[in-house]
Amino acid sequence: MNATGLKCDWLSTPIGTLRLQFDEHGLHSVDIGASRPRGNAEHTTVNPYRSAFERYFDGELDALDALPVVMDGTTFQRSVWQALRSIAPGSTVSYAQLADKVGNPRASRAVGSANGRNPLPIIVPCHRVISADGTLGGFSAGLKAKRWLLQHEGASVKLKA
Amino acid sequence: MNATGLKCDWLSTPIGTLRLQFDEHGLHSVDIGASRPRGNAEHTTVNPYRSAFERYFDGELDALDALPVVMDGTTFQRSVWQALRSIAPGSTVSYAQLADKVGNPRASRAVGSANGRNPLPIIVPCHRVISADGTLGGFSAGLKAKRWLLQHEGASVKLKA
DNA sequence: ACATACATGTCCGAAAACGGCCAGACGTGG
DNA sequence: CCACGTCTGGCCGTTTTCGGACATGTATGT
Repeated sequence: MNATGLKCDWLSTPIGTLRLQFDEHGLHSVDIGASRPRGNAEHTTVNPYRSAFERYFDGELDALDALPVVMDGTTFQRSVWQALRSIAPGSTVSYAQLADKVGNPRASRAVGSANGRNPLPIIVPCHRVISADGTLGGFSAGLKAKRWLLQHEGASVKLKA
Repeated sequence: MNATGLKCDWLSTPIGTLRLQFDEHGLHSVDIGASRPRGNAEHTTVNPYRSAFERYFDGELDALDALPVVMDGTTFQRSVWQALRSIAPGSTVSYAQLADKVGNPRASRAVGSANGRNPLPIIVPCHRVISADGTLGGFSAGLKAKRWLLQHEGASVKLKA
């Protein structure tokens, strides 16, 4: 428990330490590369989120699909994040295609912004969105992690850039 | 019929299989060494092009002269291809001579490029253009075919190279 | 309201790379 | 001296590549 009224848990993964924040309604945020507080080698609470992530990193790519989540954001952001969850592991779409999908064909750049604010990376798979020319685009937790995730899911990744 | 809106026909010759593409305006392309689609041993449509080629390979060297053709290319390319059709069977010119002919005396190298893009080989006789020193130069469908055509037309071919 | 910042995409012009070449300059071996 | 080969620099149209300018929709901050 902390000042935000949310419970926390931490988890080590191939792309860094993950911090999960949640309450009784669902998962609120996933932070990649967060630092675990000293003297917290063990997880503090029992919860379905940690194990789901463990299974995902173990190769069960759809283990995160059914988790209850709480998406706090503007209307546009929620529509983007919503649309993101319908992209299957192993496939990718461009920012423009995603803009189409939410009915705002020219908002590709805005989609990028919304992606950057995604509070639930991996669960809301913003890493499956890449540039129209096949390059990676961006990722809040660093491109190295984005590349790792895509390869973990079996997507073909352009070499250069 | 296919996606391009052009009709096709195929033809076996001493230099490989030829694919002809044409529409009501005339012949658009001749591809040497193209592969015939399976189960297409017989020609599918009646047309003047196939028979003209048969006569050419049979020894009637001017059988292709009167065929209607459609030449799609840049201004320069069309002027080169046009000039090519006035070279008689059995004779050869150099790339430089052809450059002269289109009024661009130093464009011999560009003439080579234009030759390489010729969509109607044999009909537009780019094979009658050879290097200034008598060597063969190049040919999109391979030098072997170029040599064969020249000999078939009774031109003297330098041995080496 | 307005200005600004973005995990973009498209277009357009300039610059460089690329050929189915050629003539002239050298070097070599007869 | 001649008859080769090889190398070099220049030639020209086309294609490809690259970089900058611009349009674009949200969100955030004043």
